[in-house]
Amino acid sequence: MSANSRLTIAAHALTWIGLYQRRGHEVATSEQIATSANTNPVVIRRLLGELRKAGLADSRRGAGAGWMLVRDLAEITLLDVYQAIEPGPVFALHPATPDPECVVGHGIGPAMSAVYDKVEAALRRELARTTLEDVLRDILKAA
Amino acid sequence: MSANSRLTIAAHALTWIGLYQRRGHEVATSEQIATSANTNPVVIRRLLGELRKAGLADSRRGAGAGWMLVRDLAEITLLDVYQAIEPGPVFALHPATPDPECVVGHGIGPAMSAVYDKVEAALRRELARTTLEDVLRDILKAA
DNA sequence: CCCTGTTGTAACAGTAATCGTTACGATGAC
DNA sequence: GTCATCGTAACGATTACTGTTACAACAGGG
Repeated sequence: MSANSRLTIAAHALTWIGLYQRRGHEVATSEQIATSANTNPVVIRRLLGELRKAGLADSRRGAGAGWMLVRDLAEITLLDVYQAIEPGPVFALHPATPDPECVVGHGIGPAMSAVYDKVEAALRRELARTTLEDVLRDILKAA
Repeated sequence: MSANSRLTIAAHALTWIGLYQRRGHEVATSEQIATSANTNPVVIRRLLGELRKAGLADSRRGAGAGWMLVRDLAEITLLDVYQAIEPGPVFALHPATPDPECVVGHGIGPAMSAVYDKVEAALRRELARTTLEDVLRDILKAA
């Protein structure tokens, strides 16, 4: 599977805005963020648009436009970001319904679903343990 | 992301073989398993081929050919199956290297990697808690 | 020795998601 | 009115998964 970097880029964008604002600027442009993340401004705008819907970021239009945080970095967990970009489930059941006449075919869906739910819960629990403030601290410590 | 059902199908195949063998048969054919999983025999053979490399299954060729388990269902965890089919990482870093001149661009890779490692570890820990015997028990209990 | 059923594997099409890119209208401070 | 930026549609390239067809390799039974 071509692993997806959406969470990485989204965290990058928010962290960048947070640091930029702490240095006294009001808003950050998608152009600036894209330069730091080495991607295209549209990719940043698309992602920040989803983060805005989730209440994590906001934007101003017109001249002097750009992006800002709604909450402080310390109050945004990676789980918040993960849920904002609504990734599909990590695992899927059968593409086509298995044979219901077969014991295994009939019962394996619910059985695997229960496991997958627990796995996703563990994944979310782990993402919730890190805030963007933690990420920024790591970044500045390494610099 | 188009979630992938490889783990589901692999677990289905192994569980099916396990139950079939307990009922007194020596080997199961990819055709039989494919019928239960409602997919194509080649899909099953491809997956079982990977599971054989990992030492979880084996096959016989020629007439009276088919697939069998190498270990008992109770000694195969979903983590074993997961690792056997070698899924790519759940999360990826930036597709293109971020700007190393930027503090955030320079430090965010290692910071996110550390988090992703912990998340994957949690995911694996959770998968390791369930054996195919557990899955089969759930299936038979629901029937 | 031939027949037969099954595995092993290559090859290809269809689907879907991500990523990058171009293009252009909408907005709002100056 | 100008201009920088957002908002968003549209397209192509890439990648992975899934299903399918095709066929050679194999090995047991007659």
